[in-house]
Amino acid sequence: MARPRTFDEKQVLTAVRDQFWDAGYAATSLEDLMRVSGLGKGSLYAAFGDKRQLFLRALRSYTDDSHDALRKALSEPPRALDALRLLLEAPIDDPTGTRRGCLMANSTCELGNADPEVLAHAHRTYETSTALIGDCVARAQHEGDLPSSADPIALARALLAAQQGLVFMSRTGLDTATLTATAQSLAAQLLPDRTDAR
Amino acid sequence: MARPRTFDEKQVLTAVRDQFWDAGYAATSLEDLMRVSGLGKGSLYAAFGDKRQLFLRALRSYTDDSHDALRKALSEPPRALDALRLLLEAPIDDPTGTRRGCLMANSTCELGNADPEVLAHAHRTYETSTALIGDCVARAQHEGDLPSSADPIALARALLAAQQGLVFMSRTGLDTATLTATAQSLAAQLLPDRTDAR
DNA sequence: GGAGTTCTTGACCGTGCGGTCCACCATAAG
DNA sequence: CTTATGGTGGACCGCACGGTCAAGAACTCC
Repeated sequence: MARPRTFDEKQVLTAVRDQFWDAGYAATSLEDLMRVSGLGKGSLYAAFGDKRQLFLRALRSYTDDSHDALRKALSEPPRALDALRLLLEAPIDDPTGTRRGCLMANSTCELGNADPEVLAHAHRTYETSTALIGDCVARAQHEGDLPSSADPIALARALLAAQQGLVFMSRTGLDTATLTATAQSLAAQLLPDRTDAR
Repeated sequence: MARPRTFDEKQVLTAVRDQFWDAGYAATSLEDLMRVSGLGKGSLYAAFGDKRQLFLRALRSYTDDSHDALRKALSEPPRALDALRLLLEAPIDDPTGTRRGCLMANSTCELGNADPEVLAHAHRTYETSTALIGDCVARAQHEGDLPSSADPIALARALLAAQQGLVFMSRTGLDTATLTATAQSLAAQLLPDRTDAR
């Protein structure tokens, strides 16, 4: 019926997301977005609306992906306790290359005061993360690796806070060795040793 | 000899710092800075240089004040262990009004990738904070409230990471009760109970 | 009071921004 | 092939931004 799109929406969102991730929202210009997406302004605006809407789309796609990755990371290890340990050490590996932190966290810092929608999305995101981690904690309890007396959600929040703090310290340029040591120190104190070594 | 200044440099820096704190660097315009400082562009530029330099001045004044406050908060309680506990619960009180987080953290998130000077300053700041907290940990060990086997600096880093994480979760709009519970949970696991109740 | 010096005010400038719009193009249906 | 439809690219717009500058005001010293 009409001319089909020549771009893949997902690919564009990924490229745009990386750009926002590297430079932040305000410091990313439409020209930057055109460059990384390979699209003209018209196409960009027709497909996504204005800059802010495009940003929100990229942000949502980021948090969706992050939650998928989190689900996978938490369910893969045979023992849930190991998954939780890995959660704390994950920020150090920095799979995305340079130390750009967490896009959701960066965005909350930059726009949290000004954009209620970003704030609300951050809140929802962290609630979801808490729930996912809480499930894993419950699993670890069920496996006998964590005392079943503790509230899974409460421990999940403590772990999430610790992890966010680590991501943050990583951004300031702390060397990997110190970061690793801190992560292990936190893990040792928040996650007791296995009660039984199988 | 010449016309004296009609403004107090410290007051201007405070006003400007609050503006940057509320809106972030990029989202603060020169007009905003003129409004909150009550100065014209010329005066602002003559006194501080361009926007970025003014920002860096405000940021430095913020971290200096923060460290003074930290020093005071850590030395005031008669028992060092109580001071460390308070450190974790401090983010919840939010003395500065709305939940705008930590200016240094916000700035690192917004400009860390783009401005090496901001990053370097963040690094220095966190090293200083770590040292201050480390001293307090050592004091708590000396007072017999913490096992002297642990490395003070390592524990200080863990505490700092936990605290940053809490500040962060507070920004996302987590309710005070949950936040308090998380802080106490973290404190309980990172800081063991007093060995002797005096 | 005059001279010299610094501070202040606000008009002014060039630039790059986000956003709009339209002429052109590729495709599918008839 | 024609026509209708939606996609594309870039010219274009108004604006607000960061930054400059010059003229006047306020002060001290002689």
